[in-house]
Amino acid sequence: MNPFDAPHPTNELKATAPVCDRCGSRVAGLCQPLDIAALDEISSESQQTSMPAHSMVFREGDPAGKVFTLIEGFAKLTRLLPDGKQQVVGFRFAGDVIGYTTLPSYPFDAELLTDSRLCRLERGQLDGLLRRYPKLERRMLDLCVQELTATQEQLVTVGRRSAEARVAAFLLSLVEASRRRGPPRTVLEMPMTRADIADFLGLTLETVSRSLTAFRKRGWIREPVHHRVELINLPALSALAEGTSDNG
Amino acid sequence: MNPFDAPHPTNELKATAPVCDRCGSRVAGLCQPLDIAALDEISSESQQTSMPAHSMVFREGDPAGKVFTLIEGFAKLTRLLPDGKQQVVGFRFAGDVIGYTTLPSYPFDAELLTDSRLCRLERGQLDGLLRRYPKLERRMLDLCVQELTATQEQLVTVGRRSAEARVAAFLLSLVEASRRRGPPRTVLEMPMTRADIADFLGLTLETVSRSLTAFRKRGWIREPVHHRVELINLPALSALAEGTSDNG
DNA sequence: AGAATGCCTTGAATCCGTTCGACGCGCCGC
DNA sequence: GCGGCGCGTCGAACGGATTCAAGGCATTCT
Repeated sequence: MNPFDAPHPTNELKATAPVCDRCGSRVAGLCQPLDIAALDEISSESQQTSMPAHSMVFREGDPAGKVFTLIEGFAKLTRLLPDGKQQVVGFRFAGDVIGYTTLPSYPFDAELLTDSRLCRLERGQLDGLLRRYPKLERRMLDLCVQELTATQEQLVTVGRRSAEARVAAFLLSLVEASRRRGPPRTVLEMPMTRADIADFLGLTLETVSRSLTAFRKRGWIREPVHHRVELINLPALSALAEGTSDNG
Repeated sequence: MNPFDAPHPTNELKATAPVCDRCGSRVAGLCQPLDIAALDEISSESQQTSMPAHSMVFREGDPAGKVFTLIEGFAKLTRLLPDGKQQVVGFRFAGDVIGYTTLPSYPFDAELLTDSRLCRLERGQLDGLLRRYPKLERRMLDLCVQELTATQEQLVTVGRRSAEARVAAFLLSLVEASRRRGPPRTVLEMPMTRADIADFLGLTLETVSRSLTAFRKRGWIREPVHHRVELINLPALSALAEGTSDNG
């Protein structure tokens, strides 16, 4: 039914919603509280698609008719200002829901940063599922509250912290996001460009670049390869992000 | 049962949830989709209280055991940084819900800006109501999505707009909030201090003061009395907030 | 009434982040 | 191999917002 659910020739689990078996959404996302029966139903109503980097999942103002879960990959959510500047309102990682809103149209663009796999569901179908599985609606609300709290946190970062403190906070949020998805790692995927990070933090890309260079020179981080960071001195980054200038 | 529901000696409606009859929550808030029976139940489980200006409804970190609806008055929600600076993450107006979260503790302070009246409900009671009235849970989700969208909007304002554009956007958001509560007015309540506004917009109180003075000198606004603004030239304010520097 | 306090306004100097310009590097297509 | 392009880095100059400081105006307290 779909090209992704059987990478191993000997997949013995295909009787129980095989599509969902290794989806991040079961760990941290929408589908976490569902039993096998519900997963079966969801997987039969949803469609998996795969899209290349830089493609738009949807645009601000499009009728909000579909809901997505990011199975694999990275995405950014952006709002455009009339003068052309953009604000990144959030990044999304494997397992995260993208595009759920009660509004008639999406309030932001969603663009993939990497080649990705998505689980797509019609809004009407999701609403039906929400009605049939109260746990799902509750989960939806939980995720919304989580996201709201994260956005308020971001508001604090953008509103009150210095440039370097913002970049440090961003790196720490990457750690947090990675922890949500699996065991803690010191080397993290960071597929966003300096410009993306700048648009997230309310800075220019030059300032982001300078901050990261400064961290590198202080030995706090390393960038072994493009789009990957190693956080060496987490306490220092935390202290900087918190505004606690006295080093510990 | 409570001192507020019968200001007129001749109240003939007291048989049908009299407490809720004139509450803003029925117009724009949580209780909007409820019928008389549900309102009766809610009003019997909730308690009305009245609190003076500058009192704290709850503090960041307090166990999130209660949910409030602001019946009358104004409140600000703030997060504190380790270095003492504060970020106002939002203002709340009559009819708005305050303090609903699925987290174990409140993620921000809630402080009243004016003498206010509040409707208080135990979190457990609300959860019970949510189970009995699916419409209510749906409404909760709607409100959360609305708030998330507003917070993202605020992120754009703080992240990408100039000081004067932020202040203009703030004034326009006051108009929006007042429109939610009733017929459009040109003279608006603005009970927050310059410092509050600054902490909301990621500016200093001096910059806010200078911006408002500039607007006044251009004839765009008037401040007939303390804590009240009249918006005279809405198009100019909108243009400035949008970053459209070419005046129309 | 007079003093004290909180909030707002205004000015001058400073500073942090931006702007503008240039260059290096890796990747891709030709 | 070469040129073009996207992305990242770096330096110098600029500018908008902050910081620091002073003073005004209400309201409250004594």
